[in-house]
Amino acid sequence: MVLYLTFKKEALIVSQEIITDVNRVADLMPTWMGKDFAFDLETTGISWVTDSILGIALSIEGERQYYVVHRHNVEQSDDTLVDTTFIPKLTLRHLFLGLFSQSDVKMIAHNSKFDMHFLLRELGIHVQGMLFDTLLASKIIDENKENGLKDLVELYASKIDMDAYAKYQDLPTYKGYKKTEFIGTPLEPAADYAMKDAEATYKLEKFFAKQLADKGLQEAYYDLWQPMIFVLFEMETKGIALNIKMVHDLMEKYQVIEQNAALEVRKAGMEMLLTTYKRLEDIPHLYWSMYRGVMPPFEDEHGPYVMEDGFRVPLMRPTERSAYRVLTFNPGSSAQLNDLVFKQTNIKLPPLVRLKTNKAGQYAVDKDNIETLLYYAGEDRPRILSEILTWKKASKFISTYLKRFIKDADPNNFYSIYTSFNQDGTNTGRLSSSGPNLQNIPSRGDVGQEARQVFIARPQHKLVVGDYSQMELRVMAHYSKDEQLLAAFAENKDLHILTGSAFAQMEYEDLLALYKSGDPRGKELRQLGKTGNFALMYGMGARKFQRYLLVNNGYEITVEEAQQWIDAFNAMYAGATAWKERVRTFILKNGYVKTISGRYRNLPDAFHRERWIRDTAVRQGINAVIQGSCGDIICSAMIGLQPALKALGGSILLQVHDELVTEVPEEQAQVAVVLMDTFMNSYGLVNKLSLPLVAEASVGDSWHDAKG
DNA sequence: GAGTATCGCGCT
DNA sequence: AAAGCGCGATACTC
Repeated sequence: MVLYLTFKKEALIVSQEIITDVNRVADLMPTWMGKDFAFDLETTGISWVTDSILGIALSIEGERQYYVVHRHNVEQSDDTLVDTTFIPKLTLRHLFLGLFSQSDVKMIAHNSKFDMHFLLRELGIHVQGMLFDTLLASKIIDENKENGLKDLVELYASKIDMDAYAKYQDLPTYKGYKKTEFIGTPLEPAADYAMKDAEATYKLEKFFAKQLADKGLQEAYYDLWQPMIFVLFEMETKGIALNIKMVHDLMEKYQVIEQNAALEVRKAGMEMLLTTYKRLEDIPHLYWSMYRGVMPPFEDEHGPYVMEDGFRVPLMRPTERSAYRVLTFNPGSSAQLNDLVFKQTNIKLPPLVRLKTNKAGQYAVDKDNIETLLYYAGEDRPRILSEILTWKKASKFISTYLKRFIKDADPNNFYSIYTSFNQDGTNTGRLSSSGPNLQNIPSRGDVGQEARQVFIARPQHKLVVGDYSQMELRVMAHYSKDEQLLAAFAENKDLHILTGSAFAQMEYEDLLALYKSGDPRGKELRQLGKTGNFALMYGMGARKFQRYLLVNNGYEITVEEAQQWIDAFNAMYAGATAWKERVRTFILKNGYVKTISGRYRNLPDAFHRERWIRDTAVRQGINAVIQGSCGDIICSAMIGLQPALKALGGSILLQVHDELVTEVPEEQAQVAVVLMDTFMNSYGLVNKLSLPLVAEASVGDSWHDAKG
């Protein structure tokens, strides 16, 4: 089946061809070589780990488009569909290996890393050479714009000489297929869509390349973001190994904890309902769920019921004919928990302490509020509050982490899990991680220790973990030239003690001595300083700071006192305070800031008529300079580090904003430590700073060990 | 049943 | 009225 479509669009000839025949590809291939092209893979879904290729769309110089079909549904005469393979994978590999190995042509794609995964995993083709990614370019040109391909075509239609075309969701689908399944769309519209994507991608590159030059973003794009694609691609492909036995053990342990806590909470919840409401009919609909037990249920003089964990749980029927419903208290429901926590317990809080409220105006039933209640409950603190906290912690650990690990671990690669590191996930230029997110693995407390012990080096390997210390404060010192900060870093002072001394109106040396003497007050003040550094760097307000100290440090002060502490902080770091003022003025005048790589953070809200929206924009801008520059710096280090580690037989596995987790053959561990030191502390963008950064690397068999 | 909004919580 | 994320569960809508 060969289909030619050629039509005129203004003066431009657009040609499309669906190719299902091996020989046709072989004939055309020589005409494709040596020319810039855009490519776009169509796949069964959006997971590069589990989904597979359906076809390859190409745009040769934006003029001729092809859709090379690997697999698609074919309609039979009896209207049934047959999933048909046209050009087999092995053939595709032979046909396309040369094309993707060219070093002298531009290969353009939208979110190229995604396509590269399929090309490698399914066709064994390692994309090398001059890659241009229109998603990244769009993001770097304007981080506030939508950067989906269709959004961009709509946005820039006139610039790239293309009309908007049907969105994916608007394509026709065969019966029984979801809108998200490419194979569920008839071949012609599907291929047309794919080829337009490729064509648009090709044309966008021309426009974006010029934009990058015009806006002075070439360095940021070509030297930082584009090379990062290859670094991240290798990290993602490698994955990180799990101690799967330990995951299962933890699962068992925490399931017991969760179940025990759930039972207590459910009991307390039921009791609350039955005492609050005299009649079952008055208990809100929220608490009645479908009864799925044996029929008919028990019945006594109070009505139908069921026994659960040795307790009588009532059933009811809204009408005589409707199904039984069973009274349920679900600790995972914030609405239900709210009733239990705030109607049942009667804890008096000091007037200066305010609980957090949610959007609906209700008191939130989150960890912070419950801890605050517990703190003020005095002697007879309701045991149920701590049970709720126990349940929350255990269920979070199980559902978000343990379950996911068991589901995703790859038995063919030492039970590794694969994540995606996204370069377009943030507006500041940090990376984000998804599917699963490996940047929010617990790190504190028992759960943190257990969670990170699960991440291990493969056999005969070691994990080498490098960590910048005080990265954001150091970058702040660079930008602000704050004397206190610069001196403190130069003299290797303890920043938390320094800030703590400002709060306590003490001399640095005195607090240091107190801390070193082991006096609990020294420790407490250092902890306070630590909280302060974290909270105040970007200008947390007095209210929030007060709450924050209460929750984090159990420190009870008035809003006025909180304000005094903030003033003390701002006075101590006067240079930083002045710098923030200068940035504020700049943002309100210009509506943007730049990071150390020259990347922009645009803040249109700086011109908003409402004061607090402008203030938010200013805080975001100050944050973006610091956070974004940190992001740039660690990426720059990774670009140097990655090939160096590779030469040792190692690789970078994870990046967690100021931390790199790497893996090397065990005999190379000490060499890797030196490499990490070299690249994190003195390679690339870090050299632009007026003070050194300090990153230290250490070796271990697990993520936890290597940091301990 | 699928999709969406909200809440809540893990990380730096 | 710190910033920046991703994700899971529930409640609700279509």
